[in-house]
Amino acid sequence: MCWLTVAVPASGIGKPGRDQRERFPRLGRVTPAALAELVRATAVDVLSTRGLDPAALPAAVTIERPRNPEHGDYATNLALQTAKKLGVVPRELAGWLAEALTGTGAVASAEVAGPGFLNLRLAADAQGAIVREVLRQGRAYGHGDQFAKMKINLEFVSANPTGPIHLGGTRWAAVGDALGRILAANGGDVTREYYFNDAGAQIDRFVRSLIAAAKGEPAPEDGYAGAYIGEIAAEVLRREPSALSSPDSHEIFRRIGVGLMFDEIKKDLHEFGTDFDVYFHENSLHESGAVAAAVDKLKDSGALYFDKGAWWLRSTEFGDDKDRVVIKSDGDPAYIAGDIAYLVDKRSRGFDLCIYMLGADHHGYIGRLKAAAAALGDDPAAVEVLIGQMVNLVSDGQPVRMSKRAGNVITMQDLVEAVGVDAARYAMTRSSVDSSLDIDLDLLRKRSNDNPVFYVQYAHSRLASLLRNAADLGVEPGDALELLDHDREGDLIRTIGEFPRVVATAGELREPHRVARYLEELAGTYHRFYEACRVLPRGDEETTDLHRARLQLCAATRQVLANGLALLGVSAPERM
RNA sequence: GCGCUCGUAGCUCAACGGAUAGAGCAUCUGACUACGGAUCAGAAGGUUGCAGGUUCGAAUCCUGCCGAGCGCGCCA
Repeated sequence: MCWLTVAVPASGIGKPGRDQRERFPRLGRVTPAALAELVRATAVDVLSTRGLDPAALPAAVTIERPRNPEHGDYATNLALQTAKKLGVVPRELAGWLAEALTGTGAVASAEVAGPGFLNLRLAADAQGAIVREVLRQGRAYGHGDQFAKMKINLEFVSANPTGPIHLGGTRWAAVGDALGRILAANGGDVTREYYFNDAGAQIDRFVRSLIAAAKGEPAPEDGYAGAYIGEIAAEVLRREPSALSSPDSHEIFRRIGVGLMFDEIKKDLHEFGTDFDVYFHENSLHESGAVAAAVDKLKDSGALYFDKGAWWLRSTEFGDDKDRVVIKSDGDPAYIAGDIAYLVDKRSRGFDLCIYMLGADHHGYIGRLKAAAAALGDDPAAVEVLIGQMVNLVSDGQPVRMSKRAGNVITMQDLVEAVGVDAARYAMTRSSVDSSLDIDLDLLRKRSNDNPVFYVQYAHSRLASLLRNAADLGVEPGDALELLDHDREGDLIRTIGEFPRVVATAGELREPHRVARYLEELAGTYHRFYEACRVLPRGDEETTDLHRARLQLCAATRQVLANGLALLGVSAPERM
């Protein structure tokens, strides 16, 4: 099902009617957005003429691509949405609109259907404009400006530096990176950020685990036991042979060991195609005094109170379900203290919107972070927390329990080795983060064709091949797009026409999976077109304008597939 | 007990409140001496967990129940 919604600013409505032929000439741009504008302008005109209030119209006119081809090229439910407010019968209102729209601009026919849907059909020549638009804009096709001038901080992964990135972190690496690309494509000034929790007790556990491994002892009770611990411990000893005997033993292992772990994580992420603009170290907030400063500010404002030896944040006053300890009774800052200072830091760097992508096991943070923002006198709306559900490892249909301590964790590296970066990223980004995700490594390893990424990539490489063949034959793309009146051609044109709205919606709802699903649909639409419509002249057949027009459509399709895959950080291969 | 998320085809998952709930995989039947068969056409497969409610219209929104995952620390 395809759809799009276009909001038309009130100032842009103007006086419709008479001017429509000039504003939407027969060969004008009949992109879906333009069509929505036309419908809205026409509706305003119709209502005014009949003495009805145009204010009853929704701010956004929805134009859908009906699933059923009998329902036209496009359809709108405008009459259904508006009729009640106006006190008229939906079908009657739809009839007025149909009458006004028919023959206007590029609308070849408009008919009322069902309870009051308006089904529209466009002239083939008008739709060709979409193809030209794609080729004109090239790599920028699909980009929008809804986040223009907005500085967005996107924090994701932020896995503890006590071990390699596991499956859960891999999901955020893929989804977060794709979201970053999508927000940027919508005009956002995006900074990707990774927060290293390198302060506190867990680092101590990590370091003690390293030291135990270096001594050949078993991991501490509360430590980490993966093979990587032994490897890092060995590397520390190689760089600093006296590490174990030194009085600064713990500090040496911490400094070198944590550094090695950071490097490993960054390397894995880089190879996964996810690079961050900022790797932020929690430790720096403590060392710089930022934490102390933030706490003082909260004390001054009365947002903190002292009880039972600790300092508490009145977070319940800001919607949290309980107050939180910020400074523990032993004088050490609690974890949230770092978060508060970090938020202050982000905002001081000028970010209008701070997005946090967190796993479901951290969903309790939403209230805390928002409360922290409010307590700081900041706008909680500047803090947006996206919660993603967990990734489960499945084997033979049975869930496998992963435990970092036991060391049987499946890492990002394991997944990439099994299926490759493209398949791994795609598997992670094609489903909504609201659903938990099951990964069956054996299944992926055995039949990697299960992954629809190959379906999409195949469509792209098939197109690339076609374009190569065309070049060899000396066939040039041509502009006689009005010749593209085959059903499969129309389907393909309309599908590539939807791409900008898909990108906009994916950004608006922070849902990268919409791009992936769209690409699967586009690939399928292309394959069906290809099956039905011969593109290149065969044998010694003469090259016609139809061949050239189809080639142009193919070039546009390839562009859209490439643009979409780029938003997901998945390669668009020329050959497979 | 409270909170968040989910429950859709055999499996993995889609579906801004719209028309006959869709893909892929798996199963079955077909299609090139032609542009890449990693493709296409077709079949089969559903009480969208259950029960109410709102609406012209509900997988979607509301209420209750059932089931699953995850939270509910002066851990990080």
